Amino acid sequence: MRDSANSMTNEKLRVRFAPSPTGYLHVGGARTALFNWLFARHAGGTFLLRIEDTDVERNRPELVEGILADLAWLGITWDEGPFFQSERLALYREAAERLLAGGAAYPCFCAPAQYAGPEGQEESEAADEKEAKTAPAARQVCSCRHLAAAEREARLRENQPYAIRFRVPESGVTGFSDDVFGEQEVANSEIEDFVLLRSSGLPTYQLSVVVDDVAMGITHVVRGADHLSNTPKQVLLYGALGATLPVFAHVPLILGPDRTRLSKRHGATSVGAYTQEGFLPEAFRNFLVLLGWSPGNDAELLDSEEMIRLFSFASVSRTNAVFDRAKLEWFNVQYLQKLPIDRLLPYVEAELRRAGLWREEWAGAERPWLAHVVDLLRPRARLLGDFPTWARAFFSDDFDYEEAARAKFWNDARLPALLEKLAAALEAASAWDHDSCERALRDLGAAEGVKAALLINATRVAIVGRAVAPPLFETMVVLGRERVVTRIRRALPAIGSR
RNA sequence: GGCGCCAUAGUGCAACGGUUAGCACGGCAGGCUUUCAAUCUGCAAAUCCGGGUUCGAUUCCCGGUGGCGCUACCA
Repeated sequence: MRDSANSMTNEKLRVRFAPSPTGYLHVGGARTALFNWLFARHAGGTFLLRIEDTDVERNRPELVEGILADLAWLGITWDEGPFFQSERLALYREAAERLLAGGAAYPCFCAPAQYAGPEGQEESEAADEKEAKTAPAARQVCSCRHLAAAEREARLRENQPYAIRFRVPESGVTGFSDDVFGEQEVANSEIEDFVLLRSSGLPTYQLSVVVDDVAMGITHVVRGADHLSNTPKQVLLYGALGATLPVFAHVPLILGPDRTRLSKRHGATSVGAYTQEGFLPEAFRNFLVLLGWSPGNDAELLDSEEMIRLFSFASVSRTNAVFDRAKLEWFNVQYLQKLPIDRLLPYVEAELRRAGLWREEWAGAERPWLAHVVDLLRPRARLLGDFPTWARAFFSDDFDYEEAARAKFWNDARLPALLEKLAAALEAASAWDHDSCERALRDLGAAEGVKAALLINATRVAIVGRAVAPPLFETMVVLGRERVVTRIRRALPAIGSR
């Protein structure tokens, strides 16, 4: 039953991605959005966006724009929305009141429990054991559930603040169908009477998510597996609201290298951090889609058309995946090498501008030169950020000599004298192209009785500052005679001082 | 603690009762080269443990162990 509603066009199929603006778009959220999008596009359904901003305390409206931008960066487009739950509060309130009136919910006058927070759970072992002995019942039944009608009315009349809790059946089981995890079932006795509407009048997630999914006609709820355990509560709500149950598809979580939930401790966890670092969106998307899904064979490099064509929840894994930065970089290299130069150039331009290295002539007359240089550099580039950093010497005369490169290639005492002669030879060369540069250098090597590699490697460090760089003679041509000669002479003191 | 979910090399995925358990990243070792973070070749590396079912289990069932999730008037 894990393949329901895929493979055929279904205009009634509706899915949504519903981030909450309490932070930046997380890589886990990005993958959930991606799966939603692929599923919708595959089936010809509708994909909509909903901002779940009902937590006034933690909500940060200014983050919404960034989330939308990150989704767009990934190539994820939505058909409807974004809708904001903060603009739909009346709806949730009505639903809660309706459930209250019908007896499916009841007012709870208890004070809100104080949430300990994640750190509060990491208590000492002694405290842990102590708690184990006096472990509370699986289900804490609030006494408000059994309040006599008269007392309830009295408290209401006194305007005592209250939250609205759902009255969970005391017996029976609640089940639902999940396209990834299969049929799920849990005893109602395991579900506590959860809050629908806070005493502040704002809805909890459990309420707003169901009310909106019903109102928006969501047919497939695709979200992280961290919601799996809470789904029975929502199933109960669908029933109480008289709504048709959607199909669920919970996708496994993305973990850090230590197999704990991905968090700030693991370094970059937001999509924005990867755009900043210079990853290509198609590479990031390709990496992401393979975390928990596979096309069914060993293919790994997939463009979005292939992903859409092949995607299905039947082939989504139930196992949490570890985010592997090294493999992400490998994907980036793959895409970086294949990207048409016309598409690569704007990215490089943005990087250079950001680094303050951009020169306007590269937008005009020297555009071909820039294209040539970028093509020369790209076989060794891993990230877009490599252009202004690792390849800085190609765009600026202001660069330094990498220490490892100096140690490796500037350790021959004859070098200063040799390079001085090389500079002179290059200055006197009849032409300035690959072959004449090579001839000047090799002839010098032969005349002086040293291997060409000694001169080549030392010169490379002198003119670009790095041990790893494009082939020397092409580099010389691109930089130009004057610059090359100047840089060689400028490096002489530094070489001699080693 | 309770409940739920999951379990193939270090990592991501294949193998959906029968393969010498496959691919990729990473690692290691070589080749090539003018440097290598390019490229080519090779190598090491896995079915969590224990019971079943079966002619045959990575695959199905049960138990254990481990990991993760939920257990908020967060989402």
